[in-house]
Amino acid sequence: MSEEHGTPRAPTGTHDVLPPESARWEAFLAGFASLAGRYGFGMVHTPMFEDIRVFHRGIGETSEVVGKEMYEFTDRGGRHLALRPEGTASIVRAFVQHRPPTPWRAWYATPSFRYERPQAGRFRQHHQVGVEVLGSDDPDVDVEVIVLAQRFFESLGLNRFTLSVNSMGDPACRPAYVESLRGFLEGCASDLCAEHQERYAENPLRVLDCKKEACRSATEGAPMLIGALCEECRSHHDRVLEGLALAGVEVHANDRLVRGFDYYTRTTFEFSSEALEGAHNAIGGGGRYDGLVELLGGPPTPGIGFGIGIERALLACDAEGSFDVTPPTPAAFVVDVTGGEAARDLVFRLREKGLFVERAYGGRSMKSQFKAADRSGAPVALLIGNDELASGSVTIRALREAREQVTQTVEALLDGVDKTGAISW
RNA sequence: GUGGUCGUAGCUCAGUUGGCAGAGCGCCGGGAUGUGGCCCCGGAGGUCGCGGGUUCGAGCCCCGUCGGUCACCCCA
Repeated sequence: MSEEHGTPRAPTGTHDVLPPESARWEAFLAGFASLAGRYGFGMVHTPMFEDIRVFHRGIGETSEVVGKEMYEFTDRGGRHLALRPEGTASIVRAFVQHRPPTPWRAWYATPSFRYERPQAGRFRQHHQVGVEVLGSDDPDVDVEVIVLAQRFFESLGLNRFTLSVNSMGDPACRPAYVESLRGFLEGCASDLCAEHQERYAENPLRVLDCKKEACRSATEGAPMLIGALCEECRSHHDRVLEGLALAGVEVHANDRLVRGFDYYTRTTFEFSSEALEGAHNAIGGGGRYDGLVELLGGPPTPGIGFGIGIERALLACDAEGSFDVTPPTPAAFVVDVTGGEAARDLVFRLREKGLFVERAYGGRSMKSQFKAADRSGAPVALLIGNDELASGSVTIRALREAREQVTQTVEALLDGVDKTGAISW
């Protein structure tokens, strides 16, 4: 129950994933791997901790995540490190270090760590799958990346989610816009929510994303970045929207979408589930980060990517009653009441033939072994009693259909194993 | 970091004005000679989260603490 008993438990905000739930995780990961593979992405593994500067420089000092939520530590050699709070910065660091040919398309699956108070859909260790494309600023790449995420959510059986898309501009147009927005906010500062009356100047864009009614109505007439884009950003954005329309992806234009990391430029997007209650309905998000590679010491290289929260996406599946994955059931369950040596041999030979087979251990009673056989979900029990042992045979008994049981030789049984991994008899 | 709420068996939870710690499910064994599910019988399994206090007596009342959970903030 508690640590007072001296029994350790998983740290606050972390959790174990056991069967049968882990079967969903396996399927989730396999599905993402397969889809990403079809889009030309190769899997990349990077360390779960990095030189802390990777995140300071990459994600930005002013972001909440870097400012107060990182798991930081100093190792025995005095190195200042941090557990990764998100996926992109590490991939970009690896890109800068190895300089693979571009465009470089990487996908990943990894835990992320943030020191926050846990609640529904929020953990200190959560897991993400994601992709990054480095080395192309072609808007078609933005489209492919977004469509990939869209198709993945669809493959999970999700229906009730929305894709929001916005543009964050670039260094050519955003600074001037931010100044004009700051000016606008100064004029109505007293109408903003309590927090933003104090803080609007630090990051004016965030005020647009504030959910408080005060900020909502105060900024009703505020200038929007989307209307202040430079020519290049404008046409990039149009081309992205055009590509998404062509792909049949429904887009919810959201002028106020502002994402948490400082590195985003131009395209930003977010997938939110309407099936999830509360504020934690963001199941995935990402965007373009054309200046990030340089920030981490590489040559000017555009990039774009997204991350999908596995726990959140699975919660959305729960809420929609989709993606119900159950662990595989054995093809057969061996019941041996002659001491277990025959079971040991038979199970071994069936597995060598590629079958998923289970058995009981410890010389339990026949009744209890049949009970276990039934619970295993196997379609048949393979019974070895004294008669079978003496004649080198096994009795095949159907557990899930009405069918007369038959006894045949072990050799005949092995010959009857078909290519689908089932016992045929 | 701030607040609400809940901690009793592996799980879900009862537990009366303070009076011998319970149920269902699960697990193990058995129910006329070698057959699962349904049914019946039996069994194992608890520092009642932890520490202190009040009391003849605390799962129950009081204080503290730890943990879970939900919400704010922020995010996936």
